[in-house]
Amino acid sequence: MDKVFAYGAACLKTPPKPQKPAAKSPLPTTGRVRIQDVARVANVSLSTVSGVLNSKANVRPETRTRVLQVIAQLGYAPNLFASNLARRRTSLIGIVVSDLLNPFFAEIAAALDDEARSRGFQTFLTSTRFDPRQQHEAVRQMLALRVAGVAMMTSENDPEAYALLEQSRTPAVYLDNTHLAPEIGTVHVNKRHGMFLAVRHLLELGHRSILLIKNSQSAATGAPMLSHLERQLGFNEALHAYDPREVDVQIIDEVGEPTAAGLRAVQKALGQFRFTAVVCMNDLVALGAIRGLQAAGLHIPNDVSVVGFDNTYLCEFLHPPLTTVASPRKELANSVLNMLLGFVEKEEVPHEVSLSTELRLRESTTKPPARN
Amino acid sequence: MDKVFAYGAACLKTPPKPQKPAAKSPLPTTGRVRIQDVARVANVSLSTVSGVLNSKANVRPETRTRVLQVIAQLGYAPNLFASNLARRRTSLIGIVVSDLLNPFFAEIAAALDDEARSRGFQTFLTSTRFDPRQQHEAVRQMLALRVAGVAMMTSENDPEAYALLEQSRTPAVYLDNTHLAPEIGTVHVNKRHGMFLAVRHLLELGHRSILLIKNSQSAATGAPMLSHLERQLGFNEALHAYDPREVDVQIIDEVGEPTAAGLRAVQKALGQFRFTAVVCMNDLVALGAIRGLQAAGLHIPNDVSVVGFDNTYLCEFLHPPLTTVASPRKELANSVLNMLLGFVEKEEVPHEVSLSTELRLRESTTKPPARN
DNA sequence: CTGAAAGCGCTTACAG
DNA sequence: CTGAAAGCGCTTACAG
Repeated sequence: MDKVFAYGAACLKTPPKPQKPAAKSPLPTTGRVRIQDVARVANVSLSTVSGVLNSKANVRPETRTRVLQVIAQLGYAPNLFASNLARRRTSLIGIVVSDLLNPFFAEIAAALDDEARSRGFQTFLTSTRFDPRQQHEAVRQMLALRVAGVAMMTSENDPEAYALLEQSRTPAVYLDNTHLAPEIGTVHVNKRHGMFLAVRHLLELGHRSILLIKNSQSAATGAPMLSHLERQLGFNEALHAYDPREVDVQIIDEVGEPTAAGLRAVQKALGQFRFTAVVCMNDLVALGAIRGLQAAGLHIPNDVSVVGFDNTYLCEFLHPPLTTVASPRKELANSVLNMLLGFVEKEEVPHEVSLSTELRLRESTTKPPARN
Repeated sequence: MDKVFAYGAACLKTPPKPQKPAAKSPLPTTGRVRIQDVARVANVSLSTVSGVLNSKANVRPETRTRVLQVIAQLGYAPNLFASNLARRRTSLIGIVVSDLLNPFFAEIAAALDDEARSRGFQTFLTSTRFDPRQQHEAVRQMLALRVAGVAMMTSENDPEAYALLEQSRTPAVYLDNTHLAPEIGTVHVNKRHGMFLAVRHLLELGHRSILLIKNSQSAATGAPMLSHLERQLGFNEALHAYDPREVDVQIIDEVGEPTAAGLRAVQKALGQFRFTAVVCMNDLVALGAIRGLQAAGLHIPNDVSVVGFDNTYLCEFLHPPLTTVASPRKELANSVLNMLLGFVEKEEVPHEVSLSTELRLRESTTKPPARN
């Protein structure tokens, strides 16, 4: 299969002459070599070339070799548009993420890309920047490309995009979605529990004044993102064990670019209330928060403990290394692709998979400073 | 154009019946609605529908409106494979970067994506992970998709990939490449000068023991990356003004993932030699280096000054904020697309553009500590 | 302003 | 094991 696409540096012995004399061809042809040229030079029929191209078993080895040689000689590359059109299906997997600049999404995209390629699919990556309209747009584009399936790895969620996928019966796997359809499934990362663990950890350390920094994306769209809701639930859950009068929780929601948001949130909070621990919606927010705290002369973790979320590659390189909630990236990519390809191949696969999270302790959390 | 693709929630009044009776159609058709269905329901011809789809001027407004309605009603999305095949060209721009996890590349990809979309092109993003073979593979895929052009934003450089592009006469723009062809250009970021500025800055501060941390990607491929060479040149150039006996330069080249490489390099260096300043090949390497220094109990910048390269979004959030060399991301994306689309539209555009860099001073550099 | 027809470059039954 | 033919779903001269 590999050899098939090889382009030879070798020169054309018989240059493929334009098949149709200009007389009957008003439009310029692509000028690229076609399967027909290969067939002619190799002295076989179209279907034979197609056969070797698609590794059908029914081509004589010697013929096969000859065809392969000609392909290399002419530098032939099959036109995917023509072949996909004729096949009535593609081997494209669309990947849509919310934000390529966030390592969390970049890592997921990279892992999915790897997985998909290793299974013989090509991928098509798009980012929405948390904008539901862009998600909608992305799905439109993918449907127009007739992708075999789409991995919708976003935290925002556009109902119209969903409707498009459902209506066209395009296999899709969402990250944390509650709606399911015959060809639409979801991989769920238990963020609730992760957040629960993080907050319980802080409470057990003795923290009683906690700042929660959220990072909603644009005030525009109505419903808060599911993943945020979940984290909020986990947060609340951890508090249940305590007398509400005993622990003081402040919440700041900063819209926009996550690092900048984390920084702003801390700056606001420092002027307004006391806190000994900061819980951030994701690692990037934590990065900004840490910067804000350190710029204000505070020491982490001695003055303030900080926890992030996602366990991106940044965490272990921060100063101090960041305690965070780890979601299983590899496993996630794997589950998503299994499910997606299951739908594509019309196998029986579960429409819902749940993955657990865990708390990764590093050096950004410790006991609160002694009150004075 | 936007309205054209709108999928209606509205139900089909006249469901599009399969056009061909099963008798003559051995293969299952896609089951999706085709332009023909739209034409039939709207009571116009194919070319009329095609006309409104492609905003040709020659359709009566009322007809246009009716067709648009039907399109929405049926949830019709044109098959890009068919249309691209018929058109003999695509409006796809391939973007290939070395590493999506590196914010430098992620930012370039995002900027290019924005630009391309705003000019009516779709994009196709792939990452090579610095592997020339993957670059080759990426180009193959893009050629098979008959992309209009490719933005080759990589630091590695595969000659075969280049040959493929040249041979197929596919417009391409490289990041820092020395080879040019009729449809292949390059946008050059003056890294040499940037590095020169950074090192001169350190020398002027009084540093005389400098550690340079490189991050070659895999020992495998022969020639060092051009961008590394350039930086090395700038580094040397800054030293010219000084007596070689006066300044002590150590170079460590760590292969692999950049942050981890930076960390390892520092760990090795700390055991072996004295240095008061560290110059890193990129910001991610600097992130790792800073971590290594801080973990060893050193204070930045009082004990050691650190400079990065690229001015990624991380820089201002590190502790301390990182002095780095800024390359103009927006401008770069803009230049690349101008040149690329120039090639695509067969306009007269320069094949080479040079962009300057500048030193962005932050808090990670200061005078060396007093000797004792 | 609209319709019928050819063609883009493949794949895939089907008949040899 | 191979060849001729139809068809995928569009676009685009061309003739009305």
